[in-house]
Amino acid sequence: MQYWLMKSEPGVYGIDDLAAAGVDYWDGVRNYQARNMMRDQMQVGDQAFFYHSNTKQPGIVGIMSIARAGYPDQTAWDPESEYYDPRSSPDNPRWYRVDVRYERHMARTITLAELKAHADRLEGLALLRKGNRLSIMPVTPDQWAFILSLEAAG
DNA sequence: GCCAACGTTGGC
DNA sequence: GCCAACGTTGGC
Repeated sequence: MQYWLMKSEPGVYGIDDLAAAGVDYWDGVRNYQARNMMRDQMQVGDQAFFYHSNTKQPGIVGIMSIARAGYPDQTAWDPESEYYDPRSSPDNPRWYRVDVRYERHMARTITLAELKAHADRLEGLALLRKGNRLSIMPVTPDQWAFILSLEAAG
């Protein structure tokens, strides 16, 4: 069982959208590090925090699970898609996606500010590294448990 | 809206 | 292969 944190802008796709869908694609990722994690490492049953980025109160808003391991992101082949990338093809896919299942909302948002306040306890968490722009990142079991304890403590 | 950080592109 | 220019991310 592995743990992850996945960012999305709520104005584009937020936790409520996933709650409504139940299971949905996590597509449009166009970053090689993030792609490699989806393609090579994520497994069905893994758990992930849903993080709202680029919003008034950035933070962790929910929990989802991986419902399908990495497979080619066909939005890259679709000229109509905003994620179109002519360098990707069905024969030689460049980008990957996973399917995620809604598990639950957090009882309250665990804000970035709160996570930063515990930076010593969350050492190594990519989210807290300066200038971090990675949209998908691993979370250690220890970090996962600690963040869940924050939810209960708040 | 600003800007720091950093990934990507493209000229050489 | 280097690196400057440029575009994007994302917090504030």
